[in-house]
Amino acid sequence: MPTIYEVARQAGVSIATVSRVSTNGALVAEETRGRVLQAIADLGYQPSRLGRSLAKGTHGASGIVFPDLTGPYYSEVILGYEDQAATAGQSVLILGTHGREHADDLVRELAGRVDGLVIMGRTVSDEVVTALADGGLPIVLLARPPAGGADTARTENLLAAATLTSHLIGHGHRRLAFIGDPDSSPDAGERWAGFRAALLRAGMAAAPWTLRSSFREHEGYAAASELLDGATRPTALVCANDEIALGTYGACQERGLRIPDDVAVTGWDDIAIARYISPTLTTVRQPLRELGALASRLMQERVHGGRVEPRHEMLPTELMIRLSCGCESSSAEAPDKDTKRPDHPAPLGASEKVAPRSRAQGFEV
Amino acid sequence: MPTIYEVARQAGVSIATVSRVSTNGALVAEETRGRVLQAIADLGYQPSRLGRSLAKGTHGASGIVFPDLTGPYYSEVILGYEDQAATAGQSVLILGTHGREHADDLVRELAGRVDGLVIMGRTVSDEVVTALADGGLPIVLLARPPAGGADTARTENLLAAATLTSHLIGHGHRRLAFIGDPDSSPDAGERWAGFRAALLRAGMAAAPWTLRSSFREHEGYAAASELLDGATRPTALVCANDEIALGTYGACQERGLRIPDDVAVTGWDDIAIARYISPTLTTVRQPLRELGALASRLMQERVHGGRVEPRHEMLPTELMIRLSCGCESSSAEAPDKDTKRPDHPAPLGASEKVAPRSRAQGFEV
DNA sequence: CAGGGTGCTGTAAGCGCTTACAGTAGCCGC
DNA sequence: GCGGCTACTGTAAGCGCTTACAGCACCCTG
Repeated sequence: MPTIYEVARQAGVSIATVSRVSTNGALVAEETRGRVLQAIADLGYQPSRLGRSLAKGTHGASGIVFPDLTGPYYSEVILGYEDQAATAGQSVLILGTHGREHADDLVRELAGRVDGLVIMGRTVSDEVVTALADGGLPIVLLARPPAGGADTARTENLLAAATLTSHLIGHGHRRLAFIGDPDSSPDAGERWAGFRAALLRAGMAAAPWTLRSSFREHEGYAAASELLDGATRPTALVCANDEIALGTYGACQERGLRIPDDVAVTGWDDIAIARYISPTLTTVRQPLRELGALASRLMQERVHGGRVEPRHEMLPTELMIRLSCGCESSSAEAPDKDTKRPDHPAPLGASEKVAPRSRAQGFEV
Repeated sequence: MPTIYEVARQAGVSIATVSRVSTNGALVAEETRGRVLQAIADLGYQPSRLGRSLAKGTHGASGIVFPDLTGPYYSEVILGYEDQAATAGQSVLILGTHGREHADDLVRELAGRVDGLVIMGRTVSDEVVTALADGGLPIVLLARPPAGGADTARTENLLAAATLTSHLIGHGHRRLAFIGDPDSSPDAGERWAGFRAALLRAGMAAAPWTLRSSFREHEGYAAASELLDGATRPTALVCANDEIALGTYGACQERGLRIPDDVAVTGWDDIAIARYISPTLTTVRQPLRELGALASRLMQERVHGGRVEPRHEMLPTELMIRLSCGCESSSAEAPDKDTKRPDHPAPLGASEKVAPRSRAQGFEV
């Protein structure tokens, strides 16, 4: 790799002039510029990021931290983020914590390589987040409550959950169960809160039929099994995400229970499988790529726009009404025509946008 | 962010000593070391990667280039890569080319930030690959034929495709069609070659019933539609990947054709949906995480091991025999118990490992 | 007691760039 | 003919670190 010195020698100028040319910056005589450009081309010179970054004190890169890349959730968000960042000329570093114990150290190390950090969920301790933010590093938190003056970006949960639950009540269900762990994440907590709010509004109690479950399929299966074998079987299962819902499908199948006739099921996330499984799964779609892109824009605002005061953004979600809730939509699921985003096809069947921050329906939480 | 100078002042030593302590390197008196450590802790000093990298001439990071993160394929490989790299203390930069025209420039830019590059598929021109490799940058190619002295890592296609095709012939099929574009990628080309080899071996011709299709569902749908409406309908569709197979499901459903009774279908990749769709999809699983991890190991060998001569690795694939090929396995798909890798459950139903480089079955290509 | 280790620490030269500042030349107006 | 522009280019000081080399005690050996 040739350095700026070789180019300077080759073109018969000083390194300052080469720098000026290669950064398209200050004024350089047309003739000199030509000579330098020629030398750069001849030598195949490419400025070293390291030298440049060191001199300018900026990395031109940001990092994104996620617990695991499993499932469409994280990869979609990362894709949206990467795309937006690349468009803005920024590089992206990724770090999966994978439940490692020294995740905080890895994040701190990563922090030294970037101009800003996006952190998804509860992968990093509040302590580290606050410390980094205090150190002046721009931070965007995804699906996580505000901390240390960082920006946050999330999707609407509460109202969507309430609307979904009301929808089930509208189908005549009176014994509804929630499967998920409200404490595991803010998202799950808000879905649970929305679920409860809808029940309370309809004069019902939720607790007796609610069971904890992680976001994993097999835990959803276990929870559903317990519920379905109980004395008073719930007739509708509101699951904290699609994978849990998938688990309940298995549990229902084992017991010869038909969905949605014997028990209605709903999920959350609208993973690809939701459209293919039988019956198709009523769920809530989150705009994951948009969430990633939003995070990138928030980051840019801080890194290049100089914004300091934190922003907290919320993106709307969308109810995807399919068959598992009891709706009778015989519309066959057509193959996906959207070549650019196979995981985000146009809504099939009925769908309902749920805007954030709207309390129009009067749910109290 | 405090620098090494502040720490040195605080501890009353020179920056060289601080450096020695913070790199755990050379000999430093126990007492001095303690004082420096204390100063580091007091100031919350974290060595600048930039300075360190500039001085050492190494980045401590590698990059991975992919066309798009859509679908489980790329995200799984990236996850495997990231995990392995993080374990080795390396950072990972990602770059999606998204069909951008100036992808080559982005890659060149990325190349300036890393010690090595992993490139998936045909995202980057051979020209750039060769140029970078010639420049001394370690490169690992994934699912792509060798170029410019770079390492390659891929999964077994040919034999698996031949075995799969033979399996269908064993079910009595005589009119088999291949849906996919052999020219779009080496993977697809090899699957096509294996398909043809199996047919030739059984004394059949393939061409009449073969139709081109990208890896997208809607193109698979279109191709299948055309085939199924043709004069001589094929009875078995060998699809280049699962998404194409999903498209054929839609086409069959529209025409009232039952799978596998009227037409058998197979896919490739074993995406999550394959186990949930009805009938469950017979397909071929690629060890995607392992592929990513392998790429990382190859990279390490070059970056730290100093290896120079290229290596070309191939990972075995696994036939996942389910119902869509005509097998009668009534084993219900149990929910996934593997909490760590939901997308890589233990094989369900029959499965057959296909080892690379084995020509034991005598397929000639 | 001189000479030569040994053990530790400091000095300073980079690594490749950006950029403030200082020149230098040519040109204008008076 | 000279001061003062303007337009350009060079000098050099960093950015934060690593590391070869030098220096300095101190101790040991002969």
